Amino acid sequence: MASIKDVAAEAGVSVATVSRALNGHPSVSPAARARVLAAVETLGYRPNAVARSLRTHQTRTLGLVISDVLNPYFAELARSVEEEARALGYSVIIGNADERPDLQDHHVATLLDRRIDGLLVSPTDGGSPGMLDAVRAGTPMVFVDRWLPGVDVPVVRSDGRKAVRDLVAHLHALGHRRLAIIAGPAATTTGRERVDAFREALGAYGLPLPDAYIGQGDFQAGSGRRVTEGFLALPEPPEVVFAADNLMALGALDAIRARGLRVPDDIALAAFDDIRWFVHTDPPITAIAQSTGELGRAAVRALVDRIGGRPGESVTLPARLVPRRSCGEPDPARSPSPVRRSTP
Amino acid sequence: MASIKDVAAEAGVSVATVSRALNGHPSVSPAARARVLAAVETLGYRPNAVARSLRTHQTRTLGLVISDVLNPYFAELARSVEEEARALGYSVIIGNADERPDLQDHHVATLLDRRIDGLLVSPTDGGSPGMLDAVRAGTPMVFVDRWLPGVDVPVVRSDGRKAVRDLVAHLHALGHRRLAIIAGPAATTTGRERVDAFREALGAYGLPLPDAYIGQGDFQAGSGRRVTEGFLALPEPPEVVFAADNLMALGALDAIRARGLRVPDDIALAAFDDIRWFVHTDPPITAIAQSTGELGRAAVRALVDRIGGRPGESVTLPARLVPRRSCGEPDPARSPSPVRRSTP
DNA sequence: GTCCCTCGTGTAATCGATTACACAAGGGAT
DNA sequence: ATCCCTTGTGTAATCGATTACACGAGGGAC
Repeated sequence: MASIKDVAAEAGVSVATVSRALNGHPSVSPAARARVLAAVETLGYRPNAVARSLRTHQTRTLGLVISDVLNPYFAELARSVEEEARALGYSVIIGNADERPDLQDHHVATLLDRRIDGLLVSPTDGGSPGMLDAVRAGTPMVFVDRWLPGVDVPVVRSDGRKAVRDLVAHLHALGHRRLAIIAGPAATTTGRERVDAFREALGAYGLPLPDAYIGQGDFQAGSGRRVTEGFLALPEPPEVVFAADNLMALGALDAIRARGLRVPDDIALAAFDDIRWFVHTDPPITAIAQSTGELGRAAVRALVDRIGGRPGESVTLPARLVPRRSCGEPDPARSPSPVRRSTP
Repeated sequence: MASIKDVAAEAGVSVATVSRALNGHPSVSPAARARVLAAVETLGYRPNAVARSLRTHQTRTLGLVISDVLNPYFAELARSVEEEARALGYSVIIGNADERPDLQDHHVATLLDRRIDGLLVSPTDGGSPGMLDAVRAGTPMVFVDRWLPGVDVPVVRSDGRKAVRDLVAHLHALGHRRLAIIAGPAATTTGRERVDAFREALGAYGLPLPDAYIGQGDFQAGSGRRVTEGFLALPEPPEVVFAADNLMALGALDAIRARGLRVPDDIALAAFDDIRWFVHTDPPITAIAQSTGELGRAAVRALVDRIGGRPGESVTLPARLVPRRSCGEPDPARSPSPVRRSTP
């Protein structure tokens, strides 16, 4: 593979001139520039990003550590992050932590070893050692979706509080009184917050949230199934199951179906995070939708600000309720065409 | 950030000794090794992968260029690729080409600039210039899922021919005679092959595949919707729609629903690529499942072989039919419990 | 003509690692 | 005692770029 020296030889100039010509430095004569460009063309030269990074101390690369690419929510997040990063001249390296703190640390360490310019993290857990080291070391960082309380890093996330209140209002209006939740890991902010918001919203209607109606999940389908089986085995099973993410809702659906029960007649179901398939499940599933794309883009902008030495602002976007049939027939007077309404 | 020089100073040895100690070189005295390790510990030193790569000419990084992370099939592929690569000591950088040749070229170029050790590609299109250059330049490469005919690169893929025959047999047994397909882009091998396999299987039953029953899609949901709308507007609409990937099946479902029709009573639906949601759609969707995880792992192994100078073998894995209710009730004698049967 | 400034270019240091080569010390064989 | 070999270590070259600094040529002001 041709190096800058080869180009210099081919063009009959020094490597400095080649570098200057290629980087748009002003003081290069048109003649020299032309010869460099011609040499680049004939040799098919492409600058070695590794060498450049070593010298300039920047890689123009961002790291993104998420907890599960198989979760459509994170896949969409990853996609929008890459898109915005590309627009700003950065590449993105994705690390999939699989909700495992050790894997998260592995990816953070690997990314740091590669001297990425900045790190976007959706922390899996209360804060793995490697991540905290990275913060302490001053790596430009932004939390996205989830965050670590007490750590001084900008946070870009959705606030589902309002949407959860809307959901509970919706459920209450449909006559449901015994509501249960499949929570995410308590160590994650989204895991805790969604439970808190749910409890708070229930409180506004004078409804309790007994411990038996709080199932501990891990954002994976398997846990949704197990927790739901537990709910269904209760002497007084809940009338509604609210899954804190879409994969646990999938697991809940598995469990309900295995029991031979029907949604929403026997039990209602709702989920945090909307995905396109929810329109076509049996029945269509009521969900709380985040502006995932905007989240990813805002996170990248905040991170690039930090990298550039600017403060990098935290952003909180609203989430919204998308009612469908999984909680019971919506009031026909207010939504004459549920089909229409549930299509984003 | 501490460099190898700092470690050398702290340990009172030369940089060479530090490097040797850290790389397990035999001739380092236990005393020196201990002091180096201690210095590494106190300074929190981590080797700079950029510098190491420049010197050693290897990055221990693989590139993976896929056409759409939002497609659960590719998300799963990406995940298994990363997993196997990690097990072999490699990192993976994913490039999302979004079915766009220009984006594919952008990612190939960026990855090459970063001097990745090898490239895994699921080519979007008949062969974008940058990709062919990469092949010509001798970059270790392996095609996964899709490939470019006539290009001398190992291919790791599924062969759906047998499964498609099974599907057509299944459809025929259910009494369907007018079968249509939503094809993928003709420039992709999977796009062409699935149509060919379908046509061939139909031929075995003496069924035609008229042009009007071949809709041109692009593996995205939108195209599935448009093509299906076209099918439904035909004077004699098909009895079955077979979507060449899961996203186009989603679009087809959208279109069918918008028309107020029902699956499978009014029209049957099947898809290539199985995803977990297909169990819970209304109705559950008959699909052809690939061993996606095994595909990704085999591809990484082949690529690492190539990088190591070994040949790197092509692999073809079988796909299998997973019948569900979207094509009509399966024969109750043979599958008394469709619920059971459709759960993988 | 002299001085000085600008412009274009080249030389060489530098980034942080790896590694060929040189070399000193110590031990065993003779 | 001498020679040689092994072992451990250091010096310095190297990877491929960027960039500070030096320098020569040319032009304008006086």
